[in-house]
Amino acid sequence: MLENLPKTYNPKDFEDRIYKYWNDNGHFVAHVDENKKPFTIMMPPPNVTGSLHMGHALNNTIQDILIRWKRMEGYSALWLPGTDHASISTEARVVNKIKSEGKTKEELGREGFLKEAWDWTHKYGSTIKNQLKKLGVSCDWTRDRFTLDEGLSKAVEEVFIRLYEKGLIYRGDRIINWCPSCKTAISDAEVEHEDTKGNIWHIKYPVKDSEEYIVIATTRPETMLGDLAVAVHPEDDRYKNLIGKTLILPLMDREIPIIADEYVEMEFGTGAVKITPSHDPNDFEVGERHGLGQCIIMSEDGSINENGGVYAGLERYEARKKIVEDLREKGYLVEVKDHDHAVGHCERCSTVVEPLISKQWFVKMEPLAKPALEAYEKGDLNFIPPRFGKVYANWLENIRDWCISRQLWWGHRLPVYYCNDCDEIMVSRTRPEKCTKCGSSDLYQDEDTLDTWFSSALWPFSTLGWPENTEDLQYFFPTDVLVTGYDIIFFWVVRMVFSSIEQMGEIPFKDVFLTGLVRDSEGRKMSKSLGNGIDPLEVIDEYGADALRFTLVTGNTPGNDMRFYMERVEANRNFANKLWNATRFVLMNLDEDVSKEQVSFDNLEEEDRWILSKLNKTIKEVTENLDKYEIGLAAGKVYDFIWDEYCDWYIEMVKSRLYGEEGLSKKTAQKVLLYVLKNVLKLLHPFMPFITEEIWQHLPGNEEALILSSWPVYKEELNFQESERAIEFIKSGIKGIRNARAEMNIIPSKKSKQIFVTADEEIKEILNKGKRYFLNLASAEDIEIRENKEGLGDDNISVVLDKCEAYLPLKDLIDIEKEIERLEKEKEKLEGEIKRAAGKLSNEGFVKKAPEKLVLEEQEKKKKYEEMLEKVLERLESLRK
RNA sequence: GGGCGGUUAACUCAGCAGGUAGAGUGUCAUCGUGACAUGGUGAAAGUCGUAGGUUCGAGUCCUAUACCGCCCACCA
Repeated sequence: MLENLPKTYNPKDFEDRIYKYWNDNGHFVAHVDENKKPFTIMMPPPNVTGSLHMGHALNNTIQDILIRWKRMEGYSALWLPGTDHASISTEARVVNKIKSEGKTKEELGREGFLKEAWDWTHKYGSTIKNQLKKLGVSCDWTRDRFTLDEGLSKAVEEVFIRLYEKGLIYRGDRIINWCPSCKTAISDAEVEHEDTKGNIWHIKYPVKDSEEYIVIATTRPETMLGDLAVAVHPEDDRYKNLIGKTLILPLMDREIPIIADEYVEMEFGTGAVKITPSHDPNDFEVGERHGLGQCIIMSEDGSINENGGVYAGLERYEARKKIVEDLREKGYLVEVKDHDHAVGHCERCSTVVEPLISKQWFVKMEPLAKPALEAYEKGDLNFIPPRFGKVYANWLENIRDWCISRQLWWGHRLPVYYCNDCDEIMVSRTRPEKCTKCGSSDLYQDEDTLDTWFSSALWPFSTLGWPENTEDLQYFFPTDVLVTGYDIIFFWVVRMVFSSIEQMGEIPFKDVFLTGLVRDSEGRKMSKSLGNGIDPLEVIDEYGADALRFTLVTGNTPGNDMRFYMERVEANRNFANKLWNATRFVLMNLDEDVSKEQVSFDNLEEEDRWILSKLNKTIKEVTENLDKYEIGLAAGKVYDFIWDEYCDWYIEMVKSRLYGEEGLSKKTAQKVLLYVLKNVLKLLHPFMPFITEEIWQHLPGNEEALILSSWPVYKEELNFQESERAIEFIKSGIKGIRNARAEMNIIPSKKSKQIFVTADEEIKEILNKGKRYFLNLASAEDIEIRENKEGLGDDNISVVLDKCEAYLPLKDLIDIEKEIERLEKEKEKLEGEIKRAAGKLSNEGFVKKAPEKLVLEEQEKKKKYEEMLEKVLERLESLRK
């Protein structure tokens, strides 16, 4: 057995092998099982052509922890993986690829381009999945889904049609955000506003047939080419007399009216606003109110179109420059001021977006948002941490219609057909033979595809087979928890909730666990452009997946960003090594027969009861923490138990029995050692699945895989309060002695006789039982217990404990001066404690109002410290004589 | 213009039912002992951003305030 475990933990030796073992044996596969309760998590699908970054590593680790834990708790646990076609970003990559080959999208045509895109998808589509496997994700690969799969595409089509038929999807001319680089419309959520230092230009618009003029202010002077009016506030005395008159639009020589509209803020700028209905959402509304019509002056690449007069063909910023120059030259430019404002950028490519009017498809949001909001307000939808609920609600309260059509080819094509003869619109599951209105067979399908998020919004049920009423859907839906980053609440979480309510009649998950961002060690966002990203795979390669996983979930709270430090990964790798070697120790000292027998809890010694009791408590607390999604706390408790209690104390305490003579005590020690180790492996397994499984397989008596074993439960019969008290007393005694010796610079190999002086019967018994602990752990060569200290000379170290005093006669090694110094320090410390306790107790309010238990505790402490101080003083006195 | 988070040991962070402040790393001292030097043992190190308040008692609750950061928002 032993020869199978190398001396040093080396994760590379087994991580891949263990993963294959689980996967090949179908341990990740979830089954519809009416005898079990389902527990379901849908993996947020990463981009199909993406690669693993720390954000993925973090949220997939969390999901894996939850799913492994629930699986062990006996649930039929489904973690469904998949990938997203990521329309814009994948299309952009493919465009780049073919560009490097000297081709364009248009040249290839739709079909040719899609073939390229599929090739690309097939080439890179498995990359991220293989990377996830390195992390140890225990998801059910037999249920792997892709948003462009036939089934999911069918779901998309179905939802589109249902919403259309309900009047919740419509087509219309509206102001949308246009990305001139991606050449598509994007939704509001896909626009990032960035504060930018810019200018505001004040421009004169002369009144027709008059010397008068109006000065307007604008931050986008090029849009003046499309101006169709100038608006002032109806109550504005400065301009009242001009309302209804006509202006001559500079440079264009177009006549435009002066209109009155309450939208105008009198105080801002000059109080007069140019109205460009085709290129500004507010102006659009004003235009509608006043019947101004439209004048589009920009083409899809962001250049000025044929409506822009002499500026036609100029790129938008070129045009701006030229227009400002011309205005200045012709005396229309009044002044240019600095002006900071938020400029919208395309979330994908960072190009400044242009608001412009366009015929697009929209989802009417109000009716869908309402129940989604109610679900939260009723408390059915729970956010971790809760503060994000407000973010969610706030977005829904101010929601606007969702532009879902994209001028892209990679994605779900709209199931919409038009008649070339009568312009009839037909929304249909299959291509209609004839126009339903005029009977013409000259039909064509809409060229556009849907927003990527339209399909991911259906993820919680489309992946389970919806619209078919599958067994999986019935059993696993709704899911239990969604784990994702707080940055996609709007894009995804909100949309899943309302889609699910609309199609399934219930919310898709009860809990939303939001992770923060993983930043670099200087707190910067990891990004490709900065080149500061840390590749999870490199970390795994160097330290192992378990160390990485542990690092990501400890010392970190939900929703808070974290900094990534390699030193922490190393520390966690060391922890794994610690466990590895503790296991080696156990195996080295295990008799063949012991492992075969059932653990019996008879014949336990004090430290056995103590460690079992501690384990029991840890099981309880860790489970409670996990129940509350306190993953970091749970992991921390397992860590502390393994290192501090099991390794540092229990193993050390038990050594004398293991090395001692054959017998019941030795056997029991082995049994408890093994029992605790097995339980600890279970507790740690969700967090560090590889090392725990690997060790588990080396332990005797384990028939099934750890991944399938049962989660430990708290057992009242293993709660040993008395033993805990006794061992804790002994621990504090050992610590006291070690401490005193270290302060006196006595090297551990120098052993001393230890004499305990106590009159307390209980302590005497504990000490008597605990002799061997002192012998082994406190450099003692012999122990004597006395009722008084008569005859004990001054050449001793005195360690004052609760109700007991330890003397270490070390003859030549004791420096009296130093011992006095040490005791003086001890004295000060005790005096401080007494003062604090006395202060509390002399506070009338405390004695009267604090819980009785606390008051009693405080009194006991005071008494204890006073007794200890008394002994220290006695000792000092005798040394000074 | 709204909303939110952070501010705790040299560094990074825990501390979620208010009751004498914790971890990892780093630092100092010490130890090649038969699980582990990816280790053991011991130590030093914090007026818990600031100012008020509630309370017998506040890192923890309330109110202000400062700095750092994030999100939302159609003032041209």
